[in-house]
Amino acid sequence: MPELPEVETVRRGMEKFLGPSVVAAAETRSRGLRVPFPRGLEAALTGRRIVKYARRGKYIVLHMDNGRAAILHLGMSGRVVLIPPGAPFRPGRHDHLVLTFRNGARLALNDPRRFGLVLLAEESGLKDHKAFAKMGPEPLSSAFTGKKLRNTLMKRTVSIKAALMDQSVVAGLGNIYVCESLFHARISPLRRACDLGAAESEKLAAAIRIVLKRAIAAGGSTLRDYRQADGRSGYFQHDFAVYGRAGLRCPGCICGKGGGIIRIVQNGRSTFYCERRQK
DNA sequence: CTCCTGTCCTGCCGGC
DNA sequence: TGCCGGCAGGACAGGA
Repeated sequence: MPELPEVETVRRGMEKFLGPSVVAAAETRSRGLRVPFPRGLEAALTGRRIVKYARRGKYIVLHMDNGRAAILHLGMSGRVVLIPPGAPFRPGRHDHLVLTFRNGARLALNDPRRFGLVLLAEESGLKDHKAFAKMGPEPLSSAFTGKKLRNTLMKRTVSIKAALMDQSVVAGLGNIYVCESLFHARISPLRRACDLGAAESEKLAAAIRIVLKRAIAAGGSTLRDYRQADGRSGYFQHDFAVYGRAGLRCPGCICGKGGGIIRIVQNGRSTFYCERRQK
């Protein structure tokens, strides 16, 4: 579900809403998500002040005041719901983890499909943590350049679509933003990654950055039930050029009769693109 | 190594 | 109505 822009939006929402709050109580309400919750999760969180709300790829990293960190991944259907102090709250079936803060605010981690993840780690070992060890560069950092991207893609014979979905190539992209970035770079999702030239790689890296920045500015994309942590919808879905738009025209369409955006399946996932504008 | 398939889980939508 | 198949924003393990 949530890709980098949605995760970043949730991270910002948590930071703004909670700030440096202390966890008064932590309650797990199921065995866990994709994997069981870590042993002692509730005890590890209780009494801890959250001193930093970070993000790496699609993971949210909550740094605690004792040098440990709680790592959250929202999977396909995960949501973070923030409940103001004093507001009524009855946990629902899919609220798997509920934190209550000293001021009475609450945080519920809701995940119907349970593809999400909650981990504990030592802050000092985060870089080498299995979630991050092989993760590629942050696309909005200076470490992500066209040159760097090309060096990685050169070793890949899979489609550029599949390569960009791989978190070890670049962190944080998923199905939506890969499709959108490829459209903005005018590159066909069917091209082999290793066949992209230097100029195309530069163009693609720039497209990725622009698409992600615009999506973050719009508060992410709301499909089905994704919400920002404060409950508002994102609105980048209205700016999709190709994603979910099979049969429609892409922005600035140059096709005559026929043409339009098509949907194909690559590696078991939908890809949306324009055959005419993406080569 | 890289690549591909199957799998985890629930909800929703469209067709009959 | 109700039932069923297909699809969904992700990421792993396991085998080729």
